[in-house]
Amino acid sequence: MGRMPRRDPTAAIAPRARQTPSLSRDGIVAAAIELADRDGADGLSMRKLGQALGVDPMSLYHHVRDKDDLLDAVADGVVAEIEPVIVPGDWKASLRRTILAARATLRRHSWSPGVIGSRTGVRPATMAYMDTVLGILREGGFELELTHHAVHVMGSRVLGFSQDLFVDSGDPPPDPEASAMYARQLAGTYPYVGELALAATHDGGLGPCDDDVEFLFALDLLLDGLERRHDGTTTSL
Amino acid sequence: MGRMPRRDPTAAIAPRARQTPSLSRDGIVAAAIELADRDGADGLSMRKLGQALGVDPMSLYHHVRDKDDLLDAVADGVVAEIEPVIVPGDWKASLRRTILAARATLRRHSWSPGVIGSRTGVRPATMAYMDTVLGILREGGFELELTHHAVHVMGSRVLGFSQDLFVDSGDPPPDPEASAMYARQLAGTYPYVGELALAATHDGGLGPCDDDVEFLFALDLLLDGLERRHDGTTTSL
DNA sequence: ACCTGAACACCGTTCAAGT
DNA sequence: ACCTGAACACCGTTCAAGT
Repeated sequence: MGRMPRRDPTAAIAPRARQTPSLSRDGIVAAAIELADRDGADGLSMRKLGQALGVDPMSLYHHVRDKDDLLDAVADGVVAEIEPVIVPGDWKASLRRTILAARATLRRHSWSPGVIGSRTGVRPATMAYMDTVLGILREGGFELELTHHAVHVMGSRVLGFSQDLFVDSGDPPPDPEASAMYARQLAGTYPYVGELALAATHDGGLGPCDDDVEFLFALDLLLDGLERRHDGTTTSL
Repeated sequence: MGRMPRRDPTAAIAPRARQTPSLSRDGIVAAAIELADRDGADGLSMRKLGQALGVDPMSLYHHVRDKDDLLDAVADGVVAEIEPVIVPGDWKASLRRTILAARATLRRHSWSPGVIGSRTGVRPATMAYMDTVLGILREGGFELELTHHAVHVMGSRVLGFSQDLFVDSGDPPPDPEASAMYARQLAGTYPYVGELALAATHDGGLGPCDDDVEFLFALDLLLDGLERRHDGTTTSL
């Protein structure tokens, strides 16, 4: 019930340290991940998180806008743990090993696919991860359009759940000028994400991402793959 | 606020009809789907559902064990709307059109992939749907093992979210004798589901479903598919 | 048999107040 | 600047009581 002060509270301390900054955004996110690891996604409430940190639940709101913001940060925190593997000159091995690394991380936090899948806001670590995946394909010689298809095909396998970067939010269709500017800004930090975003908004490029087209592309790729495996078994037997 | 009685309550009625059975399980499920269509998955609460039906929230508990049970039924209700398409003698067209039908249904209830994905209990309509999908493959000449791989490959595309039928529940590993009996019983109503379940439990068959094996099978099928598309673009240009 | 209402143990979050 | 506590508007569900 009572909080354990880290130092004797009666001791004279320099004013800067008078109050240890017991709370920080990163600390909160880390504690949230730990709590979810222990109690699952349902056990992660603002109230229990405050309790775990020995702090009034309301104090959290000074470092986090609301629970949605916290969950965005938590999802990004898990993605940040993924360690992509680049095998130079081999896009297939790179993508394979990177996706297996992602799977291993999400497995360590078995509740995470659900919360990652429910997020709409894409934060820095997730952006960086997507940039890495896109980079593997582009550097492997994939054209921009096929690269785009590829991330849709991989869908849930890239991040435990399909995460559409540039569509989906119920927002009104953004002004093309504004999104082009956003894309150019993105390109500064995430070159491959920016490139794709620019192509999707720019009229000279791919055009806006079409859900139906992506679904059919992925579906037919799967059906072709199954057919090939099927023919393999029937001819060899 | 007040409820509209369907008949003048003072009129003398035969005792059977004295109280119109205003509540039924099917009616509750239908109302829940309607409510979710209007307010989304978050708007579907026992309290609001009771209100929508003009009934005390607690009355629902006479037809539904708890909210989990309701959501299981709701998920099954959505799946029941899917109309599979069978093109005789063409497994590929059948599977393609059936999956597109599933997608169309889930799109009509945009909140449904989330709740279907979160369910663990598989109800009749979902069983029947899985049986149809498995039947398409088996009748198309797929071996049992490849059929099993296939549904994992299709994963989220079959039902908006990957739904592992025979694994995943955190239950202790079931006694093989018991699960074999369960599988044989399943086979009575769902022949293809039963066949697969039997093979997965029986020692002469496939052995228990291995998540890692399935993940790798699907991943490599995707990578091969992408490689093929990739080679297609690089040689043709 | 079916429905009800009060009550309990939880949520996220606003707002005014403390240091 | 940061933390707090009371309060509000919600949840799902148990339990004893009504018809």
